[in-house]
Amino acid sequence: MGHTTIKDVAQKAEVSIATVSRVLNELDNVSPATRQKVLDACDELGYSPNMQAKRLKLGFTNSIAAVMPFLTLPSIVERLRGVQATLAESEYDLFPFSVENPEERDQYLERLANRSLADGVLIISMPISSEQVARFRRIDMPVVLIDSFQPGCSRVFTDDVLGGKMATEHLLDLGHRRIGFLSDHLDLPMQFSSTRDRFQGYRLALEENGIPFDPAYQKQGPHGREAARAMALELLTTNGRPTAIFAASDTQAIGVLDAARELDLSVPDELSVVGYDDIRDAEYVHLTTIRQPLFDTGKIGGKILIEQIAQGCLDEQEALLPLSIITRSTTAPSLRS
Amino acid sequence: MGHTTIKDVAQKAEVSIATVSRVLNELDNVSPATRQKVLDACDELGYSPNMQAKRLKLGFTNSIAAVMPFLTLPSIVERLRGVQATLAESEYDLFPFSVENPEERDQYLERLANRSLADGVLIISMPISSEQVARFRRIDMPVVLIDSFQPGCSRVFTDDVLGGKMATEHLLDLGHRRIGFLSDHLDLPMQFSSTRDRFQGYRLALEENGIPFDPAYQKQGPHGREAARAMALELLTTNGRPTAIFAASDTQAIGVLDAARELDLSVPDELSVVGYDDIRDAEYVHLTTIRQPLFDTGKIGGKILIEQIAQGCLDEQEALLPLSIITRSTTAPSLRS
DNA sequence: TTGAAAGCGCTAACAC
DNA sequence: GTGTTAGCGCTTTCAA
Repeated sequence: MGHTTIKDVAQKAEVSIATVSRVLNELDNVSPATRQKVLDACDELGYSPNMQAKRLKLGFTNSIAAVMPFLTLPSIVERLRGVQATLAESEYDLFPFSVENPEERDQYLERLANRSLADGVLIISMPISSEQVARFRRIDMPVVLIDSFQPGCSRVFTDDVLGGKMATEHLLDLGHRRIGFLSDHLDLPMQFSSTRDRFQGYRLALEENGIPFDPAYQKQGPHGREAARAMALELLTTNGRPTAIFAASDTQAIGVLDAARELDLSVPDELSVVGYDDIRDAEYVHLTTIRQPLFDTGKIGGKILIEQIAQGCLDEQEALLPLSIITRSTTAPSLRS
Repeated sequence: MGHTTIKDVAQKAEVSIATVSRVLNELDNVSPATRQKVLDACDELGYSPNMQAKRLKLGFTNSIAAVMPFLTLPSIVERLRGVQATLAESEYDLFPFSVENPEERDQYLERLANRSLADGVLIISMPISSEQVARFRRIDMPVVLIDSFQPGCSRVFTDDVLGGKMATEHLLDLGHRRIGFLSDHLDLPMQFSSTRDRFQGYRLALEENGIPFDPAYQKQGPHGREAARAMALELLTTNGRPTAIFAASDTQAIGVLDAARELDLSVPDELSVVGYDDIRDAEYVHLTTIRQPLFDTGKIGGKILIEQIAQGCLDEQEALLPLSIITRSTTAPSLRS
């Protein structure tokens, strides 16, 4: 029997398929009576148009793809929400592709370089090679990078080095001198370069204040609250333990708070903690943190992409979004005499 | 300039489009020499086939859609991984749709009831109405439910009432009599009926052991670790506080552990805690919990769906998956004298 | 205001 | 082993 087609509707409504198409696409050169007949027929038959045919004819898909790592990370989810906020106001559908390893990423990116699958693609918090970019350019497919970088691509980003500096300087200003840095792995294949950048900001701030970097105060490990807790436990049970810890993400900072509680270290009196991102839970636990406009990166990234699709012009756009420090109650002046 | 088409490739390779199609679809009635010519031409032109056209012609999409709530929940992610594991071995693409409210859900379900968008659909941990099922049936589109129920649909599920009973009985066996129950809201529109079922299992176990249900020992609230922590704090600071708490999810159980630590209540000596799901973090924090085969539900659900698509037959299948209790170190005998 | 018909890029008979 | 061609369901000129 196959699916109901525009032909069936036309037959039932006793009009031509062209007329049905007009009604469905809300063109106004159709008489009210005819329109009603068509609408009724659609209803009765439970008709819904074949999108493949429509897209084949039209030459575009009205959809955009978003490739990102680990859809479970709160920061990624928040960016995606921003994208959706933009797309909700447009006619575009969003197809998210969550990848868990570099092979998967490369595979998706290769397949997505196909005009019949999406009108444009968003890359979120993921490195992408120049060859991969080239493949998209070759078929005139717009790509915008969110929290990532590759020459020749539009992008929306924040200055992670600056963010790392801001966090560290906040602690320095409070008189802290033994400041720990805790993060996920600094050199993994799917690595967000942002973690490295934040670390660099941390080191820059120390340097500018004449404090030598002490590797004993730095820990890296798997991402996640529990892993961070374990690392913080180590960091805090050594001699000359840090009086403050800057964690490269809020999730990890919350793990640090767990560890402090476990060690009966009062925060912020005996330990100051600053996070990064300002995810929802940060407010909940009163975490001092660097706020980056996660939602807005998605929103603006989506907007730029849609513009580029509409205009068919691929000139590079860059949007640098501002950072701010949110001072809550996990940081206080150092108590050293 | 438009996209490169099969025609361009044919021209370049000096063969007919049929031959190109044969090469691309790996049919073997093509001479090696011709095949190579075609492959070269594809390469040079950077050709990739128009999927819309292919699908229009073929009449199916080779893709399946999965609709689920909040892609951030660890349990949902784990189920989805199972689905992906099945699909990875097939030719099907997976398109996840994460919905955040009932309106979004209804909207997606309505749009997805269209054979040109997917060959089948998976509904994960989400209630679906009989009208919605009817719409899919009407167009012969297979639907399989994972952790959900609606007459006339295939599904893979576990017995949540039993799970709730198992958890509670474990605590009863340890001698606990004041047992708290903590969960997300029991009657929300997007409600997983599973939470209600677990609650029912809890009540059944109490009843069968002659213990009256005391509403003071039950708390419900928003989902999430922090919210659970807050609820547990309330539960544990009243007179005659429970000696054990059964949390309807591991995430919430971990929130209970947070609260216990905060109150300096030793677990399991002064408080026993049991969770539900056995997500990864459960092992990390040594949580006693009801393990449900999250990954397998996805895997099997995907398999059933693919079968139904292949056979074109929609006879209802049901797969009831087993539960087990994983005893770790958050539960111990009650200390009451 | 409506209908006839061309054609989007592809696959699969069917011919040779 | 290879080419010709009909047609998937739709939109959109062009004519009426």
